[in-house]
Amino acid sequence: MTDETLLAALAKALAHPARIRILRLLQATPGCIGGEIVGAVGLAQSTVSEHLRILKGAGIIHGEIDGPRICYALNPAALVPLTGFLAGLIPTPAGACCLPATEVPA
Amino acid sequence: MTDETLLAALAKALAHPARIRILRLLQATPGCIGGEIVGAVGLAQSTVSEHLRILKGAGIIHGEIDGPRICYALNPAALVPLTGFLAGLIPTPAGACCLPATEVPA
DNA sequence: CGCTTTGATCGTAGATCGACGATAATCATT
DNA sequence: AATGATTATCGTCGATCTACGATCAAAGCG
Repeated sequence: MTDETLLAALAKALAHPARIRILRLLQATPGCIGGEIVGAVGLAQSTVSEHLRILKGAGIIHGEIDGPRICYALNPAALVPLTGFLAGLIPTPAGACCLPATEVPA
Repeated sequence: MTDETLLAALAKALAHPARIRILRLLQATPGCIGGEIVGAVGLAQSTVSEHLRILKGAGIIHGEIDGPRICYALNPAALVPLTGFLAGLIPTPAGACCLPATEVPA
């Protein structure tokens, strides 16, 4: 897997509104969530499971078995290469260090 | 276009190794380049033109007509929403401000 | 052991993507 | 006007994506 292929694979995993929404849900939820994701994105259970599989395959999320349900959580470290690549493309505006984030973690 | 759709569209525009490569080429090239991109990515001219069209459609690059050729250049501002979203997902490691970039612009 | 709940997997259908060759369009030059 | 160079567009093919219902697998409970 070349570097460009890795970055493209990460981007592809993000390249769907439902997956963006899922990531936002996971970010906004303190603990772990399972089936609530299905109701929140408004798609069929099998479709949501597929989106979760794609995110899992890219390493962006991971799920642990927690009794009968599964505990999904973000794995932000997987996104570091892509974020770094993008940050490298954007010239920081004269002395500024951080990019303007659309949402700041609490 | 919802916010999630915008982020997904930006990610989709990046979701191909050839397009990552093209962005790196544009970043590494001081001025404008046109047909050299075709040789650099190793795909057919029509295929490269299609990738350029996708990047243009997402607003990530723009091309100006410069005589018989076209001058392509990065438009990093278009990537700010996606970069901000990703930066918001990654918890900055205790006081650190900047993310570790995979490549730093010269 | 049966039953329920939860999530993954299968099979399918339509849409989109990615690549190419061929062709058209645009501009500078002759 | 004709030519050559450069880029865009068209048509097509195979591959992949997305979504769904149906079904299967695993874990807890009575």
